[in-house]
Amino acid sequence: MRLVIARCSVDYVGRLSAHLPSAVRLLLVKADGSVSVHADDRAYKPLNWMSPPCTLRVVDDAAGTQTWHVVNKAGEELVVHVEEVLHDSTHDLGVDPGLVKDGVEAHLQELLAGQPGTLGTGWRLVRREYPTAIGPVDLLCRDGAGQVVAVEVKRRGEIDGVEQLARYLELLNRDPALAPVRGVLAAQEIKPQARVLAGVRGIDCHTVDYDALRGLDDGADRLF
Amino acid sequence: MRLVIARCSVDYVGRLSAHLPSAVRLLLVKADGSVSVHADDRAYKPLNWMSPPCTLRVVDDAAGTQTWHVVNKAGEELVVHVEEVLHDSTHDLGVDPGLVKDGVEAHLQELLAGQPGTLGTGWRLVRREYPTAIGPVDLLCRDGAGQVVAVEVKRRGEIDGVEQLARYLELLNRDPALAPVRGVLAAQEIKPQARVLAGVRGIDCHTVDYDALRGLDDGADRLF
DNA sequence: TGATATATCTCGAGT
DNA sequence: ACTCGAGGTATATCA
Repeated sequence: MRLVIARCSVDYVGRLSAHLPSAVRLLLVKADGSVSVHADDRAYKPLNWMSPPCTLRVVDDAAGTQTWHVVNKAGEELVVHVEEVLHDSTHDLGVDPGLVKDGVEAHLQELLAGQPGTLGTGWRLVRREYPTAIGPVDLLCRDGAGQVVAVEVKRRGEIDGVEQLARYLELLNRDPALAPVRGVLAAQEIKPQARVLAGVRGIDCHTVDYDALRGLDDGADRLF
Repeated sequence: MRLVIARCSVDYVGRLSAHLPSAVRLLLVKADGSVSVHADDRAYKPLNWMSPPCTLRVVDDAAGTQTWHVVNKAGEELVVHVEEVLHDSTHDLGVDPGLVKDGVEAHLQELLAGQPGTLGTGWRLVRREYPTAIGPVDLLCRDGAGQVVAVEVKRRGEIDGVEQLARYLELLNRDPALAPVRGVLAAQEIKPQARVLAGVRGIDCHTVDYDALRGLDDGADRLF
């Protein structure tokens, strides 16, 4: 990993065109070949960048300045005009062991599939990822009365999730073997707007306590 | 901007939980308060981070190591156990003049507004950003036969764009001065799923060549 | 390889 | 403060 602090101007031509006037910035060159140009704000997102795989070619200009040409296979190009170098250091980091995550939608779906009873008394799981023409329904269940229920699982329930579930229900209710099918949006947090739209569409909302669900699970530590 | 190369382990607890075992990484502390933990790969995305606004508190441990606690208002926390510092430098970058972009959706809409004939023979523009109760329609046109057409402009046509346009059409068709109104999704690229749903909703799809459109334009350089 | 859904999405504009 | 839409979204998964 190479860290360069330099006064530079930048041009990108590829999926769009972009230009950065001259200023002092961080140029971050990683071992995977990527180059990113950071200002002192915008959180972790660079002003401009080139993703790997790509190649960096450095051209020394007459005035003692440099121009970096970073290109990828698709013909996209990032050009950095380096006017003044204020810092330049290289560091050997080695291969990173990588990140372990817990609490994403896949885990929530997994836990609900194992504990359909938390959605309602007597609920049973018919299938996870039940296929339809426009995509898979997260969970297909039967409630205590034996009626089919399509469950859309989200970490955060928003308007898109309601629309998505409504489209599934439209299709599923055309199948006489399943109809009538009702819908449930299950999420850790459900936005007010999503609740309103769900009400209009006849969809029930169910908030889920991830930690409690995990506690009901077999108790094995899943992460550490 | 502060650049630290250090052997460290990291834990994040917030919207999800995540853990990074000990390894040498870049710790990037920006003037906006953000902290990001970078490995030597994964392009510009850090392994772990805390977005601003947040506060960094450094605690010196007994063994001569440090623990960084980064917290935000929502109670999310990033904890970095710094075991060994290999590099530590701070740089004053100043405020960045910012990025100039060209080729985004707004430009596509602008170009189509100037060349409605590319959507169909004899098409005329009625209005850009035609207002409705649920938001503005990108372009309202009349086709060669004088029928009103609502055009939704996207760089990439996906299922959301179709739904959005369908909602507009439902409203516009209630206005006897306009009805019957048909819909066109105009995009540089239209996903298969979006085409299917558009068919169901009676909406036409039209792919647009941005570069060709720009060539038809008056030829003035728009950016530099 | 292409299509689809997720993301600690991020970021900016508008209300 | 919140919502909504766009993004060079990027990234993982699945066909």
